[in-house]
Amino acid sequence: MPSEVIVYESEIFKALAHPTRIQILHLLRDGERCVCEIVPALEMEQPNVSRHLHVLKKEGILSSYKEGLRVIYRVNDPKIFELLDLCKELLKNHWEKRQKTFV
Amino acid sequence: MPSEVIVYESEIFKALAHPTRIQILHLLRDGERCVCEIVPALEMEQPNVSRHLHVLKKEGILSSYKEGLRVIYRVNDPKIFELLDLCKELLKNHWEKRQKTFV
DNA sequence: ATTATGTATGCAGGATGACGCATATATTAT
DNA sequence: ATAATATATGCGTCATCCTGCATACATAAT
Repeated sequence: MPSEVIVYESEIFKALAHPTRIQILHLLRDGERCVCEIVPALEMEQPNVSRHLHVLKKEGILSSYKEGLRVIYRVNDPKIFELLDLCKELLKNHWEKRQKTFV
Repeated sequence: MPSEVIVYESEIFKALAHPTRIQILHLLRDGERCVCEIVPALEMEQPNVSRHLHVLKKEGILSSYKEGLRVIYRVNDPKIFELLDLCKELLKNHWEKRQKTFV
């Protein structure tokens, strides 16, 4: 029986466990964006994007507000970018080690 | 079409997206452990634990070696713990903000 | 060779996730 | 009220994940 915190952690990671959702976070890195900007940037169908946004919002990673017809999404805590960056560093280390091993 | 790095990142997150696997990482935090130590600590069936270990190993997060009958697993890069810690901080921030909002 | 021990894997079930398509909802403009 | 626009949701389908059970595999002991 894992502690509750561990379950919540796993849910955060689950929310990040899709390329499209990571792309969305990168798009929101320099500020909030409305769905109508996110959809064309991802070259993906609008309902699909809407669901991915919902997943991130449900986990408290994003929040949104309406402005006329548009819905604008933004990142709640910039620390999420540290998480993404750290993950990339991890991959870099791993990749460099592999290179050393196989070359 | 997400970049390859983003796909790899999402795969790391997917590997972390299960409470049991996070528990395993915590167990390995102060050093390597054999499966026969991990199984009772998790109170979970051995084949199931074995598969979760496999997921983490496949993503390059763990590696293993044999010692007689036993298989010993260890974390490849301690940076993975920074990732877990950062995630917990994120949760903490989020939770504190909720408290402020709802109280 | 046989037996015992530790670990991994095959298979089947149910659960969950992602996507495409159509459509509902909300807001604005006419 | 009607039409147009932006976003969200319902539904069906296919794929993937998680688990339990049985069993295979590897190593060591007798």
